[in-house]
Amino acid sequence: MNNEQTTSAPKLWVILARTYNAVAVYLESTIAAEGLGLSDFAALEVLLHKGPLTMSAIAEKVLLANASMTSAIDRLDERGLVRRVNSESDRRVRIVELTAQGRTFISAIYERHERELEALMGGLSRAERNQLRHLLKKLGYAASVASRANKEEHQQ
Amino acid sequence: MNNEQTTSAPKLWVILARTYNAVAVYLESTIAAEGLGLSDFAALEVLLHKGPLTMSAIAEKVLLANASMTSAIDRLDERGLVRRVNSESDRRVRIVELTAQGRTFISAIYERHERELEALMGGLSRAERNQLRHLLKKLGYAASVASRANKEEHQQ
DNA sequence: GAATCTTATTTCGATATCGAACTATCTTAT
DNA sequence: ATAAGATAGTTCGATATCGAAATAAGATTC
Repeated sequence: MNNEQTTSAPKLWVILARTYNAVAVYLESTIAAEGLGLSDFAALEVLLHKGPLTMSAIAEKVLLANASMTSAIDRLDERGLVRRVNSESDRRVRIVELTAQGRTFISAIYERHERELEALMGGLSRAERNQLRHLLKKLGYAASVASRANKEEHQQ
Repeated sequence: MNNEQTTSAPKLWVILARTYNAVAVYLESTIAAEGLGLSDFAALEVLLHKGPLTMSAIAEKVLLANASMTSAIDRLDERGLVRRVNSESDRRVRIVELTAQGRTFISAIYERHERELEALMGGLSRAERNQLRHLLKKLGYAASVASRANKEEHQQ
């Protein structure tokens, strides 16, 4: 790697976008056959690993607006993969959980997904992965700070 | 940074997605006031820096399907920011170029965009940016290779 | 040089997503 | 206790995007 040259911020943003896109396109292609999009897959995945969650909690984890979450869970509900249960303690809240069928379904797909993703990143050493994680988090943190600042400035 | 722990591939993918999303949301918020989305902005930007291009060439650069590019250029055309010119040498081709108004418009916005992006990445040293670029490219390359393999496998 | 294949762009229909408005419920302050 | 405000979820209308089909023109093959 040549550490002499300088990478401009716009260039780095373009590379980030292209890389994200390349991985997303690949992952989409691997689950498209199951009739799943990346968002629906992510919702199932979070339910598998975190257990039953409220609509808002899922939406926050998978980076979707609440309105979009309603549609997503509707889709999964119609396929019998998840179920909405009314909360006992708070009647506004609907808790979403996997059905038995949904659990079997996502478990199998996720296992394969994990293997494919590990294969994809097989070229990155442990140190490289940690580096990449560290740098991405740093950048992501800066962006969310900047977003908040921008939002407050504009809405008041 | 702790290089002892291992970063799993799924975890790294989630971080990549969140970082991409955080930066995208921020950048969107900075150009939303101009009535531009990120794709339309990207199309104008590429025309500013690469000069007039065909529909397909723009679509490829900004990672949009051709069909989406038609809509995007329609929007920009209606606002008087770009113009379609029929190619002399190939009558299938329509070359898109900035109008004078479009050039003034995107020049000003891009300059600001560049400053904001540099500020956003101000926390990354030159070495860190180069590292990040290197690692992202490596990952992106692996993903596009995997995508191609997957595509060929599935379509035949 | 006619038929076939490829390429560039647009049209069309479907869909995922969003923000804003709305409803229902819970919480807080007085 | 009541009013005011906050929160959870949904509905609604708008929009960006896509893949597939359509159209038109070039390129290739025989």
